[in-house]
Amino acid sequence: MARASRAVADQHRTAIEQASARLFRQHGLHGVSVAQVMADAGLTHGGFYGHFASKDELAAVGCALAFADSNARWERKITLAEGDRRAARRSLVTSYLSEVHRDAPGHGCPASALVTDVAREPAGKPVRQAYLDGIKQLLATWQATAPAPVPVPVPVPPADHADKAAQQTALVELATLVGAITLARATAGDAISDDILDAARTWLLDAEARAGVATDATA
Amino acid sequence: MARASRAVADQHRTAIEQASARLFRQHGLHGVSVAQVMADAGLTHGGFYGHFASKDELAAVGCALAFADSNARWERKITLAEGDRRAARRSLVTSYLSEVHRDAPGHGCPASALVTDVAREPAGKPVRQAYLDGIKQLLATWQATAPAPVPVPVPVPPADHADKAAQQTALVELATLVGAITLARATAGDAISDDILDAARTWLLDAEARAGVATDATA
DNA sequence: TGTACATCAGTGAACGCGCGTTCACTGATGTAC
DNA sequence: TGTACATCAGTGAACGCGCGTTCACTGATGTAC
Repeated sequence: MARASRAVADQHRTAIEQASARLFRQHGLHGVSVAQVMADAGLTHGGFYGHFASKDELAAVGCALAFADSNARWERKITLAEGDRRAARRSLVTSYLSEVHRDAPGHGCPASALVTDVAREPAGKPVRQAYLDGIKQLLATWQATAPAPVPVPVPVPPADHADKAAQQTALVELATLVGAITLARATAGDAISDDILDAARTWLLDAEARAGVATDATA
Repeated sequence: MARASRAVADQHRTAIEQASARLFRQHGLHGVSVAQVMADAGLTHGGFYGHFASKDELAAVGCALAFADSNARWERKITLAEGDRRAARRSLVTSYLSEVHRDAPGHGCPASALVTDVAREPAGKPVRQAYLDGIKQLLATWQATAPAPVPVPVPVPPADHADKAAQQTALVELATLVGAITLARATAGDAISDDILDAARTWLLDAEARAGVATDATA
């Protein structure tokens, strides 16, 4: 292959991005080489720098793509629930904390797959911003499944307090999702791996009932 | 240095183990080289294979040491609380979900620092067993801070159900701890990093009160 | 206790290998006429 | 529409470098007498 047409070159770039999004999640940002990504996209390594300035840039692009895919999958599940927030949560949580997701990090949530890799990247690296944007995107999507705010005759607590509480709950729930799936992966092969997924699933799906109890108790 | 005495050689081995426990947590299992660990211990790289059969073996030893240290720190905090489980929890949770812990993974909890590294290691690697043992050790220690079981006149639910529920709660709490600190590290530099720590801290420290409410509501 | 010598902890050069990145080259693509 | 040619996407060898591991060597340690 000597020169590809612009259309084909665009396809190649997309293939590189998709390969990187999968391989980085599977093996980590430093567990896969430029040559491996290029080979996975059906190309040789030399052409890489015609598409990207550096491996660091690809890390950011691949991370962003992984988050975009993951977020789109979440939104599709929410749409399928047709406005039923509890059903949407059930759908998201059961697939997130499934053995399938545990055993296929390359096709799963980048928030979990890349969390310690990104944590170790120095402040200036572009992948950090991509990860941060992705987390905020996922959080916003997740909050759409939060239990509907109980209509209160007198606005107590005020709206901004309620917003803050909802945001805090969403942060804890995301931390639980990420902690559970990563711990389940690290302990895969032992019974505790399934126990972790079970426990987190149960807790997250009882959240609405729990919130109801708490609301009743404090009302 | 030509030949070290047995006592000095033992000191060297300990220095290598401690250096690896710190550096692996800080930079990841594949983010630090044998030569770097040896240099950190004040030695040259060639002598490494007199102490360990391979880098994989060192990973397991360093991981086990990190868990032992972390667990000892937890137990010390629990002892300091003098039987007050709530105080013990407060002490553990506030230090675990602190900015200090977030910014010093090399001196922190290996369950968080190594979670995705271990997840990517193939089944046979010795570090996986070390991690698994460490997690179980930490879980057991953590459960010692769980709210005291409410004395019930009639034993309902039966003891094994109560045990299972307590175990499930501990698993969810550990997942939240690990998810929160790793996400906080990956998003450090943005306000959301502190928000994650705050939210998880609040949730975990309100757990006893929450459990009380739930018990009242379901009793 | 003193001496002779085998042991072995640590050194540093070297092994083959893969890394990220560069670059001279190829030849189909895209364009100017 | 056809032709001449500049452009540039992709190739594959090569760059310097660091990796995990090996090994001949050094010389103080530890031991047998």
